[in-house]
Amino acid sequence: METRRTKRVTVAVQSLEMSPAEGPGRRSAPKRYRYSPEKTHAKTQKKGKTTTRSDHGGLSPYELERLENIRQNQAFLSSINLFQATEELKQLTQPKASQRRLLSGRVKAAAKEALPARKSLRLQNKEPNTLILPGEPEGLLYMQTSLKKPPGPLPMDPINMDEGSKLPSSLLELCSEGYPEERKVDLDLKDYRSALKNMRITEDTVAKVVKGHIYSASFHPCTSSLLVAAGDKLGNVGLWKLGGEGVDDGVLLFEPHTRPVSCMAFSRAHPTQLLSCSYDGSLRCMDVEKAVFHDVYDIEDGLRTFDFMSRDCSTLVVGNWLGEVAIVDRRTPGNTHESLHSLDKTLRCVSVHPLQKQYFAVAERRTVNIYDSRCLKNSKTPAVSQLHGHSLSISSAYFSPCTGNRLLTTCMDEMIRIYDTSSMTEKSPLLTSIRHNTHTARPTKLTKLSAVWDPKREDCFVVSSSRPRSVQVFHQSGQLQRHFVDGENFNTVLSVAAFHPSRNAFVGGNGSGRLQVFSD
DNA sequence: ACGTGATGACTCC
DNA sequence: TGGAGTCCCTCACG
Repeated sequence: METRRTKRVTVAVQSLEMSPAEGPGRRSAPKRYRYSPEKTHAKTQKKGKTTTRSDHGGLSPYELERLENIRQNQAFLSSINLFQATEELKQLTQPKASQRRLLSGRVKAAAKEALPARKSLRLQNKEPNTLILPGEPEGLLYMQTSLKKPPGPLPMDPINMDEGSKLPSSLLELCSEGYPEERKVDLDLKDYRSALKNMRITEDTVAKVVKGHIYSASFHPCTSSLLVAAGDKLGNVGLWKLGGEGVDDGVLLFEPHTRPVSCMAFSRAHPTQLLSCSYDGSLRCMDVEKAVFHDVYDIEDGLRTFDFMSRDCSTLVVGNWLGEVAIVDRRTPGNTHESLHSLDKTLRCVSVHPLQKQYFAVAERRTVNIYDSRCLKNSKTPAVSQLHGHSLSISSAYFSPCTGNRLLTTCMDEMIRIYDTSSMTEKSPLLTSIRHNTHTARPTKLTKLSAVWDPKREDCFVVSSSRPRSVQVFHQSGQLQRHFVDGENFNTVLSVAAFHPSRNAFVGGNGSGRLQVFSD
């Protein structure tokens, strides 16, 4: 918790150094450099680099002005006691330099283990605490208090409609349509290919659904219309009924989180519910029936991924930034039970076995570990099975949707792999490797690309690529089934992709809040 | 002015 | 060191 506080403060200090009027300045592109007296300070203060020339020993008018600017900046910063405040904070929160080196390896692990089990303040029925810097400007205070939505249920008020607007009644009707009782037998692969071939993207199947970059997207199981949800970088969740009318062509925009919505999924048992987790540390459940976002789980650190652990979707496994998984039981409303288990901090993705729900796979660093949730320990839980062969970090790992006999991974070593997890032996064998450019443009701006199964089948998956811009559907053998290429209505990188659970449709989300649906 | 969309930059080990 | 891992932050273009 201490480190987190430090981090927040550091961020605040950084932004203050750059503001108020100058802006951060350009970091490169000297050929476009123009001398502009108002905009010089930050530019020349960039760490370790300077544009100053000292060939002649004396100072040029430009350099003199720069020094004057630095002096003025420092005077401003001193006037608000910032230096003093940061020094005090450093002493409070950081170990001395001589101690810092010790906090590594075993010592660090021991220090971590010695910490009491973390539990959110909400679950402890305590008020959230906020750290306030002495003499802190209001803007910074706002930054800190706005980091999280208040605990408890949030009303489902669309922020793109007039205040007090009710949800359209058609939404509840549509959301009540659940998954089909019986799953159809898999189509013959040839028929599947021709179904894919009929899938098109048109002007009507593209819409801006959220404002920020899309981090997660999911199809609602209904079939009478297509309904898609998307979560963005700003913590907003958008619902889009294709062909919808009214404000924004059937888009409803909500604000259940304040930071990127890292993962979302409709409940299979209660299709009126959409669960979403966020880097802001909260996991909420949108309930269309009650028109609220329930507060399911909430910790200080960011939540990265989750999956349902029970058929009724009441138990979840949730992975956070610290590499912990929490088993969250929401059967008793308002009294969520959680248990935390430390795994590797590089934890990226969790996936529950579709049939044997006690098993879940975790992408950790360069290995996928499959654990038994009944045998979890606080740390160093032994894996039931391991998947080896990745040479860089793994960005996603998913059990095949029907039997769980296969596991699909996407790795930064530019390979997609399929493992055989049918026997769940100590080491699950690798079946197929497919070379694929899994790198996106700057991952700060776009999320990493991941291969995801088509939930209608046991053996096919979709993955998008940024260069060339395309979306591909593969069979687990590595055989390409469909290649959607850059063309009319589709010319962006779809960093997030998801198939419809029963219809021939899939959706891609791009870096500017736009959803693109391919359907027949 | 504003929406759009993308192959850095930084730190850590 | 330099490659791997990580995302707090942007900005040129039409």
